[in-house]
Amino acid sequence: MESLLSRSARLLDLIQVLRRRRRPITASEIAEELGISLRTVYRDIATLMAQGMPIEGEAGLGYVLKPGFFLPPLMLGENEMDAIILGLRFVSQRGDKALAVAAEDALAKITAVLPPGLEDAAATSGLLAGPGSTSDASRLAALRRAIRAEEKLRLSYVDKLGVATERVVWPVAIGFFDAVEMLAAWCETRSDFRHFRLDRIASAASTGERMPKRQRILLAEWRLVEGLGDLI
Amino acid sequence: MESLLSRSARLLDLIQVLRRRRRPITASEIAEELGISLRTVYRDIATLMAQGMPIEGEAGLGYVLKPGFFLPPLMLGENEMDAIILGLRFVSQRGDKALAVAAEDALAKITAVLPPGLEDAAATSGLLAGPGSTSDASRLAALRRAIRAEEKLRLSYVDKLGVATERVVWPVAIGFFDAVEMLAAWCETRSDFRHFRLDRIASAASTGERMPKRQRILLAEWRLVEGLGDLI
DNA sequence: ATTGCTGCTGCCAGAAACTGACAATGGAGC
DNA sequence: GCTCCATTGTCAGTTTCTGGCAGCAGCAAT
Repeated sequence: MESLLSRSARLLDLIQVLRRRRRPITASEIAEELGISLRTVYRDIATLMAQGMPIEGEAGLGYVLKPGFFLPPLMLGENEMDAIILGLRFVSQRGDKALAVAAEDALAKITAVLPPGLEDAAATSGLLAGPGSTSDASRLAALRRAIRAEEKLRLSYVDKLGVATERVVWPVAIGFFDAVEMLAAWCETRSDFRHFRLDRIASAASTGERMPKRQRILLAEWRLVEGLGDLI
Repeated sequence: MESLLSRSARLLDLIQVLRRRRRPITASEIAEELGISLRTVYRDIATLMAQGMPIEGEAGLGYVLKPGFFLPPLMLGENEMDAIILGLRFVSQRGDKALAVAAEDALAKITAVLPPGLEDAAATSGLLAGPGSTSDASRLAALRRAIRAEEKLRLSYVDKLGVATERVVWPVAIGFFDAVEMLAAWCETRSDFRHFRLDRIASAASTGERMPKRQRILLAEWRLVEGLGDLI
């Protein structure tokens, strides 16, 4: 979709303006950025709120969009829809509870907006995902939390020879393989990236310290070191 | 999003009208169904085409929307977005070429519409999918085609004892497990549902006949027999 | 209590967009 | 050449939207 109606298009622009800012933005700042009047900004915000957009406003602070991702209208092919449905089924069979529930919620949201007269893509799709490996779901959830919070972790790890070590790592990514999940992290002890099988992590606790580098920077560096593309 | 602007809302309604029909619909039929004038229908169709909606019209036939799925605007949570990205990464590492490419395309489409000022969710997401089991991709593609076309298949199958059989089946679903993929199908020989590991299918060819029941009906029956929910 | 400021809403005039009616155009079929 | 149908251009009237401005409410300072 290249463009929308002028007011609809402006409403999408307003959403992007809100999304780009981390801090609240006042109505007059919005008016200046979009080149419209203050009155129109108040109207537009009211319209978006009425449509369910999670905008919060507070006098003296400004407006902010609650965290989340807004997807504008998309056209997807049949195979693309199959891939999304199968992928969400994979995730609902793997991952920790929060991620599995999120996969089910996302699938429900997507199928809810498909036209009622059309055959339900999810009901029809014959691509199913079997259960995944049984890793420690609470361990997985804790690691995801540390990655998102960009906090260092103190790990007790037992390698394949049975040798136990303890070390502080900067968690970067979790890879889901068929039989195991792997944590990719920068290891302070080795001053290098290392991989840790989740089933060999005896314990993992946040040190309470922030990583000195952004997770996305470390992830990009790790990808470079591993020679991986962007999609894996 | 509960409602949209009146013209925008009508444009979405028009899309749904087109989506519900398998056969082309004329402009006057659209006008009658939406309760608007013929002139307005021509204007609306021109507007949707200008926005990139794949509508085809032919005098004497009517209008039709090319196959595909239109997703209206969606708000997704952070975990939901993680689940979609991870799921598509799973699929891009599994499935046949067409499905893997579709997963990559879907991921590209989704990340393309995220706001540029916001950190790219795909670049940031530390949830990665390792490679899947190496099944016969062309076999998988052929089975998917048969399921979609709702055609009977003549299988040569070798069971775990090494006994080879040949039978005609009605393919219903493909399950992706960690180490194997399974075809779930109605077996004419056994008059029951049976499961076939893809790596033991020696050959699979369409018989050219349609299955006597819709795939979605068989899928629902199979789910009932297997005691499965809707999301697996 | 009063005043000033800010955020926000209601109201209104004018502008812009939209709708439907109708005439006109072009193509196909006879 | 005529008829029919699909589609488009034009225009009057309607609807929606915009921006200006007055007014209200809340808060802080005096």
